[in-house]
Amino acid sequence: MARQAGVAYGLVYHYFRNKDELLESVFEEQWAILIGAIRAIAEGPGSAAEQIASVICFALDVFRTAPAAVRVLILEVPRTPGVLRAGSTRQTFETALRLVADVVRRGQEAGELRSDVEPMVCAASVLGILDMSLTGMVTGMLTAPQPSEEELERMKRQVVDVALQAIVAPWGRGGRPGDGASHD
Amino acid sequence: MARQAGVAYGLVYHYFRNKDELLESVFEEQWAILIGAIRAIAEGPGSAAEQIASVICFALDVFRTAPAAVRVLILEVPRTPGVLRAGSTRQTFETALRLVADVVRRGQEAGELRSDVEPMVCAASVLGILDMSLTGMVTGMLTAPQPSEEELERMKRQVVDVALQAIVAPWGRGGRPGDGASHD
Amino acid sequence: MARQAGVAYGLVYHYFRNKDELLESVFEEQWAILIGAIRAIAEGPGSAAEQIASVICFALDVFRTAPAAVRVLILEVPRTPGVLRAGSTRQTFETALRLVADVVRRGQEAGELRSDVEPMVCAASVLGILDMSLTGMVTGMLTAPQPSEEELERMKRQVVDVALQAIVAPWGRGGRPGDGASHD
Amino acid sequence: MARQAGVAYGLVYHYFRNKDELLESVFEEQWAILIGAIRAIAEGPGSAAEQIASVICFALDVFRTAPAAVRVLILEVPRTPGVLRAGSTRQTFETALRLVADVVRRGQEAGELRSDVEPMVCAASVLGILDMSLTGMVTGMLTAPQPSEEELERMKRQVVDVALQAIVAPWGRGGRPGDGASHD
DNA sequence: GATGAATGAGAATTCATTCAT
DNA sequence: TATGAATGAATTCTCATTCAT
Repeated sequence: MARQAGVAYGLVYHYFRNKDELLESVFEEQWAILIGAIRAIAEGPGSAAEQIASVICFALDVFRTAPAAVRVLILEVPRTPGVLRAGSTRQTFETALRLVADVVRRGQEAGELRSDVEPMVCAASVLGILDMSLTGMVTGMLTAPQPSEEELERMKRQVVDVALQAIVAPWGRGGRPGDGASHD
Repeated sequence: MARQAGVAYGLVYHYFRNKDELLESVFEEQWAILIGAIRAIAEGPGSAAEQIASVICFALDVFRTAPAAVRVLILEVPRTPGVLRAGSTRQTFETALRLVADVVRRGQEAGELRSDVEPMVCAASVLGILDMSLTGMVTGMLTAPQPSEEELERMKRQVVDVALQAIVAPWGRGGRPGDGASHD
Repeated sequence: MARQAGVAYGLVYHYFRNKDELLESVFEEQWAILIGAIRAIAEGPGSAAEQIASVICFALDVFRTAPAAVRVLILEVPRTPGVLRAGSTRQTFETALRLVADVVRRGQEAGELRSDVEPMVCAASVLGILDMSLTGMVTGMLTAPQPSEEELERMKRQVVDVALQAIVAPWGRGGRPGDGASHD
Repeated sequence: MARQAGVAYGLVYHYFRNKDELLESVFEEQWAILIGAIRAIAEGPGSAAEQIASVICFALDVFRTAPAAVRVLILEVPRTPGVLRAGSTRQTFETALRLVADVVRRGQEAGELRSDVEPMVCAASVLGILDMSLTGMVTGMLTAPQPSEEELERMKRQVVDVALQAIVAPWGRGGRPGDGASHD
């Protein structure tokens, strides 16, 4: 069970009603970090594109800092029966999605991001790119399982470039798409 | 158990060594469809962008045809312990990824797709967008759980647009990114 | 199941009501051979010791002729749940035991075999020696798994010698125990 | 299942990987007692014949003390698929056989036991007599299912007498076979 | 709080038996 | 007769949860 955490099985039940609650808690705790980051970034300065870039960089930085945690989050938790389907986990995920969608919406209103695609679809795309990139890194398909510093930076640049180009207005403030943000 | 399939419990063990093998088989069978489609599309006519667009349309069409199967594929199977981590399932997924990456590579060599991002990252992005879009549809976050014909067409257009713009060369053959492909 | 016999599973149920009946049938068929042999030998000529020797030789000869059948009989059938405990199988075994005991009893009355041990105990001892010797041969602990002709003859001589000496009268008709029977 | 032991089903799997391992463990634990006794007796004082007699008496005494355990050991465990064929169970049995054979060998070297039969065959005979006698007792063919004290003593004397006479030198140190040991 | 042996409901698996062909 | 896919009761095994220490 949670043997890998080095805790006694029974102790878990001091802190959580049951296993689902533990998993949900872990899931949410981790996502809370991401959500907190998104919120902070969204409320901070910078264009929408810059904010999106920051969110992606933040997530990849977490992978650099705590690859094991991300591995669990990407490969284990969402693949536990029932986690995505119901309960607060889904709520949590939807929250993150809507926060990103809000950033997108503002970017669209500013003419910075493309308006021919709904904010929620843009947000899902950004998070999809992020999720699959992390999956690829975690499984060693995109990088070494324990990527070097440079490898991670290279990934960051590419993922940000792809995600931003996906959603910027085809003609930016007089520039070409992809020019908009100087990220990190 | 496999009761919901209307078969006798024991019958499963005529065909599969154990439950994991059954799940893997289901997973692979479904992916085989996608992989077959990608292969056929990749070997067919059209530019890389058009081919990518076709792959996305194919996947979303499958959702229109067999939403339950996609729901299982997206929500259940990959979330079964061990499925993504080891075994042929991962192999299967990697195959799909590499096939898309090959299409991307050709698009890059033709100057059609951006070359500043590795083919595998582009492929992961495309599949990430596709996966998250389907997740959003399946969970009802992006569309109604049983979306109408038009809703699906609208999604198809948006997902294709986003995915293509993510990977096309910022300056196409004299066109703006996103113009390149007239999809479906 | 009875796959190893090269028959279709279902066909078994043309011939036997159920599996227990099949097993019992196999067991009894084999034992019927032994019982038939014991009967024939017991009704034939020779002293009790000679008859016992003949029974042992017969059993070991069967092993020479059909080692696989003996292997099944020794290792498989009696080790099937319920076989020895109840049913006709036990009856069958008891029959063999009593037949040997009858031979012993006659030998005792003739003064040829020791009378200080009950016929049934003598019979159990003889069959115990026989069974364990076959077990030792079948498992390769006493002989090679596929013993040569001479190895088998050597075993026959030893097993007969031991079994006879176990039950002969310590002072035979003027001879030493173990001299009494010229076996085979 | 192991319901009859009064334990929770699952608890078994704290201690054993699976049911076979449990059965093997039970089997070995019981045999360990016999093997321990054989070892102790073999290293103790007395002639080979006396030691063999002691082993037999020990086994029959165990039946007096714990008839249920012996019943299981004789009727159930060895009749479980796979127990005698492979694994450590066979090893365990062979160990007992070899220990007895060692005692026999010493007896042969001392001129006390017959030398015309290999020690392993003698050992198999002794254990065969013992096993079949216990089988006969357990099944009620040789004694009452719950034999009285005297009945058991009578059996002990007879089984020891038969087993010893089977293997002593036909002419002892100037005595008749069967005189050699004054057992228990 | 902390621990891990104990519990047993439920899931996974086996296997004797049936049945359509 | 012969076959082996189909059935599901019985058995084996897992794992979330409890509880005595």
